[in-house]
Amino acid sequence: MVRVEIERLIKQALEGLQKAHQLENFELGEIPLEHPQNPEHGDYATSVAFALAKQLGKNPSEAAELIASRFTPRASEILDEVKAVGGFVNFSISKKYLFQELNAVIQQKEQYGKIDSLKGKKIMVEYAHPNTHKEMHIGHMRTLITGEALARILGLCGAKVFRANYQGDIGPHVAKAIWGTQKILKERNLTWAKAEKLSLSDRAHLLGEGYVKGNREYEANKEEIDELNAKLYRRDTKIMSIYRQTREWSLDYFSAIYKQFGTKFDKLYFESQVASIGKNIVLKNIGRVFEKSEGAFIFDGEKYGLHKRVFITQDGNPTYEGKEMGLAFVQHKDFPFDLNVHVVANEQTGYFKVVMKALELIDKKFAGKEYHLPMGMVQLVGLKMSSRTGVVITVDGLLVQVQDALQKLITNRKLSQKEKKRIAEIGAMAAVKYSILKTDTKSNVVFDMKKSVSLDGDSGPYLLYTYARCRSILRKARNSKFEIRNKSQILNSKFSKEELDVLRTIYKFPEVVREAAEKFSPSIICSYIFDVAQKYNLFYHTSPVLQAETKEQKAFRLLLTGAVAQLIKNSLSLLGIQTLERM
RNA sequence: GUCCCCAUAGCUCAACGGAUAGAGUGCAGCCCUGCGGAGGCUGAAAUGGAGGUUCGAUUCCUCCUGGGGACACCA
Repeated sequence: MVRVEIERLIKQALEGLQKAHQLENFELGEIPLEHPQNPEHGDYATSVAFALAKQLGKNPSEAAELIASRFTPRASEILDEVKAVGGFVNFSISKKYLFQELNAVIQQKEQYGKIDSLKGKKIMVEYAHPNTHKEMHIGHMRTLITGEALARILGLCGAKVFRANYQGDIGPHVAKAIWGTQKILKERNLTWAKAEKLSLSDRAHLLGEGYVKGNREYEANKEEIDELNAKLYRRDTKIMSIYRQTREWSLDYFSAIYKQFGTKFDKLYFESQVASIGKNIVLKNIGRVFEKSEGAFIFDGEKYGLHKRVFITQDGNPTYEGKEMGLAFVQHKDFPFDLNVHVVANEQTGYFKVVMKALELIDKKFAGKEYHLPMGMVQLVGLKMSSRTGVVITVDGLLVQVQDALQKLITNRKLSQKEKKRIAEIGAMAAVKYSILKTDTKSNVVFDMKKSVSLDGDSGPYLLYTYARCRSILRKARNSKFEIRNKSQILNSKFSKEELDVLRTIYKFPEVVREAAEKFSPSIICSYIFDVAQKYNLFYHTSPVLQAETKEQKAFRLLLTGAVAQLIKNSLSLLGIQTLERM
């Protein structure tokens, strides 16, 4: 990785400086190393001189000069030039090295597993968590998309990843849904058996409607619904067959969606499976971690600057908090993780703080190993998406709309219906996933229906288009040989600004992936790959590839095209987005 | 009321404490009879307010203002 090499060289130079000047109080902290905004300032720049100026007894400019003078660019094949400018030390990477990195990208030689903080680490990524008997809404979709991207990025960087999904299949929402659905069936002169014959998505949406009804009419029918809930918890045989049946409707429906989104979970966890385990753990730790209060069992987080939460209700049922205690142990037994990343909405931040504190007090092995990655909300015209309010855009409903919009754009293409369908499906997924992932995880995403359908600018389809354009050129060039016969001739030729801009972007890929992994931030990959595509398109418009002036030039431009195509494919694949050869 | 998060062009987003705060979209003007026009170029346009720390603050600290969220038997 270029960054690592440069860091090493700077460290060497500074140590040399320290010896030469016999500096006593010479402290080397983290070396700041950035990509200058202005490309004229080189590929990397460091501002160490500002920090070291005092210790060197010089002003920053002089200090930078001194540091720069310690470099002998020729000693390494990486650097072309090291220059001190206004206190900064700027580094330009040699064309030869850029070229080498380009080949590494094409051949996928880079070892991402070098990241010490991740190599061999067991990381559980827990995401999606829709609740059965309810709709899967856009908020769930965001965690599904983000969690999957994260799992892929961490996996590439050497972590051992376990994909987990924790789903609420027991609790008041289930009682409400079953109660409400029963009412709806009666209204429509249907039975459970007849409903079974509906399509998968109709069954799932029927339940979703039932939940909304049950929730809306809860206050008026409190006793009835609460009784149903109690029956569910004690696994009353009268209700169990309907419970199992409806639970399966949801789960089948969810797994179809997971498949559509390209996610395969290593294990599905259910609240019903951890409820009694969690309850027992809480009961075992009364006095030590939990206490009784007003008939319920609570954890008093106020002792730790948090707040109090109920873990077991007065009725004796474990709450979400109580169940989480069971979940943690079950998960750890399945996969003794070094880190468990819960990809969950940021409104749960307070909840997780309390739960993690309680867990840590129960068993030290969880200390520092449970992590909540807070997700911003997905908003639609300023409304919080909630299945409680009934204002729901379902995941499959959204996808259909985006697919239709894409379908319209390609009606005039000379492609088979089958291919058009495939383009609409992959394109819609790219549009949705990219628009979700490009925003930083903790920020809210405004999912504007019209804009999500728009295909201009910083979008998934733009990237797919750029990829297809590259592939088209490469297909046409296949007959003409373009392997580099005379490498030195290419290196000695003068690159255009546009060519160089592409070349000077490609080498960053490994460090971008590393940063995305370390920060749990797929959006870093989004902005990088958009930058690559933009630079390539600029190059494309100024530099003919197939009609290049010389053989060497054509070979080089084809190489750039191939590298960009590979890079887009690899990046999108990390985001869980498939590419298209033509669209 | 207590605690947490957020505040950057009209809008949606970038910017490890560093150089002239970048993109997309929208707007104004233009280019492309080219390997794929789902493209490209030019322009106008922004750090909510007041202090502080620092050689240097969009970034860190304090206060204010304005949004969002959490705070006992939901998940």
